[in-house]
Amino acid sequence: MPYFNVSVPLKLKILTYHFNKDIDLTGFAVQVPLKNRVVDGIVIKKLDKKPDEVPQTKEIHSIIGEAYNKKFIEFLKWMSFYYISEIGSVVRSTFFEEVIHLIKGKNYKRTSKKQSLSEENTALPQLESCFLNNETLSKIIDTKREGQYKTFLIHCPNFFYEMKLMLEVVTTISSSDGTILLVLPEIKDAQKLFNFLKGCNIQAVLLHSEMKRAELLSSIKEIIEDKVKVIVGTRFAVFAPVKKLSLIMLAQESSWLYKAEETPRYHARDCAVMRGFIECCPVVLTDFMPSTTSYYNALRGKYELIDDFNQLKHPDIKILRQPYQTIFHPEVLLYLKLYHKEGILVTSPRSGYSLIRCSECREVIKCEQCGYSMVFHKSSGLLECFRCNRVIKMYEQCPYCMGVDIHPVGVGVERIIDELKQIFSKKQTEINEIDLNSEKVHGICVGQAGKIKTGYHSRFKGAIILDFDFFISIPDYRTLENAFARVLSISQLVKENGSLFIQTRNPTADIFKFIRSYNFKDFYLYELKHLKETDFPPFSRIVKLMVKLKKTGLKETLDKLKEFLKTHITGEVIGPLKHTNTDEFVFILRSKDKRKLTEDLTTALGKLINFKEIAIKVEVDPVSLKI
DNA sequence: GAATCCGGTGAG
DNA sequence: TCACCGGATTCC
Repeated sequence: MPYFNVSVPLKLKILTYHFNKDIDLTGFAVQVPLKNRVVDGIVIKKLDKKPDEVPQTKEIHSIIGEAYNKKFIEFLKWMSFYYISEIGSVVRSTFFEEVIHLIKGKNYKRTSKKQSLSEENTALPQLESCFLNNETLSKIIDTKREGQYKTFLIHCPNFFYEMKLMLEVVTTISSSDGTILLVLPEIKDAQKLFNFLKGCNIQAVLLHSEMKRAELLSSIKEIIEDKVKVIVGTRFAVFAPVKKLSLIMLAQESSWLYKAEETPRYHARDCAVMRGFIECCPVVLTDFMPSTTSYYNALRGKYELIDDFNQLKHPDIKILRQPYQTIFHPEVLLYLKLYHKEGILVTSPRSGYSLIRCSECREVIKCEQCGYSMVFHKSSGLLECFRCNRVIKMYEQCPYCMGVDIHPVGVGVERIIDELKQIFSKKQTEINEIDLNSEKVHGICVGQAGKIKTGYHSRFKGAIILDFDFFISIPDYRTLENAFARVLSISQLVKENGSLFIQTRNPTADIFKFIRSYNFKDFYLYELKHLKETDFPPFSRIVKLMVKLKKTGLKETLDKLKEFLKTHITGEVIGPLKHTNTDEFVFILRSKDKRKLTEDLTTALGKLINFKEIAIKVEVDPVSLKI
């Protein structure tokens, strides 16, 4: 009698069932008994005999129909292996529920032809006129024609270029065989590209997490009926149940938005590459600041690098020493006075007015709960902690030494605006906090550097990044690439003949050598050398374990757990570290032998079932080591 | 995800 | 003594 490994969309491993007909049901949705109810599941594999470890099997209740093809099942199995996650959780993060619903033929409310989604931002005016390297375009199209797996990493001059490339590829080949998948990190960008494609009469569907159920069902219906040529979506679109994929394009490949927040904590870029590999179709990753990891993959020949960064001219970058007494460097001040009419962007790493320091004990006021520096808001007289969201009234005296001279240090958006208003009179120029939705650029705009996204606002004459040191002082192994990316996202808002000023207390730091001249190649080599010396990814794999102690659990179980991990894992075991906001504990595992770490941890977690007093969540390739 | 198991609690 | 509970466990 044939047996079948079935996965149900629950946090549950494979279950084995028998069925009286000897047909291969792999990829079929089935109804199976579970405890004393009947649930929907998906057949992962056909077995010829019952596995020994399974005591007894129940019978498959009924067959719903074919849900996924074999390649997609392979993809799900890889996800489960790589992210050390129950296959059921993987199935749950796909569009399984929707697919089942549709093959069962249930009725669903049709969305009216008019999209309920806002269309105000439909226009991507610069896109049509945007320059594109035709060589790059034909390379992608030729590879797509060959129908083989291959990954390109395209270093684009800006985000528009990435969008333009998607658009051109789609308009050139959308009429050919197979479906093209376009993935973007942000919903609003996916929405815009989708609207734009619709405007060009290209048959496309949208997939993002804020769509209503009926809209999502309608998109999935078109996909499983093989009626669409193009899918535009955010990270979970990599699970689109497409019959035949012909090309995957993923923009902003370095974006941390591609990392899923729930288990399995997959990374959409890595999934896209694996999906392309399994489906035998090319994958195109683009970014204006590719991740060091992807660059490394290009260097070792895993991806083909196409460097289009210098296809467009970029603004000059000037590194200036942050003065001690004033906020602006004299050169910046002069620039502001000369060009404020043409629009200048001033950014600071933090909102609010400033931090507060006591001149007697030299302490910066920190949050009592989490130790994070608190931000002072002058207008409201409050101190705010951005990590744990605590708000308190501004102190009258230093809380540490009772000193009376506590004063602002560092610059926030509020303080910059204050300062600028003192320099310029109201008539001279307009000074505003940047409005991300507004297209108009004039006067001086002030914004928090971290919140300024690569947007659609037109271009500034110049931009100034204040207190850049904040970005390079974050203790993380990816700090420098993130800091460089920050500079680039701001430089994109500046006209090509404009200027970008960076104020720092340490202008001789290595990173500025690369930033100043947009020298990516040497930057990546510098970073990779450092990462190799310190055994960080891509030269090792890191796995974060989030451990929750159950009621019965004692602190000493953590020590026992650490011992257990140390004996079962070849590699480093760091922890336990107390998580600041939750009652969880964190272990960091790291090994140069990537595959072995995954395998070791898989077996270790299997044995940990005997550890009753803990619950563990696994995060493979965490985006940051921040606890 | 939900039925069931299990150990602790408290009213009678 | 047993009904009741909440958390842990298990599902093939």
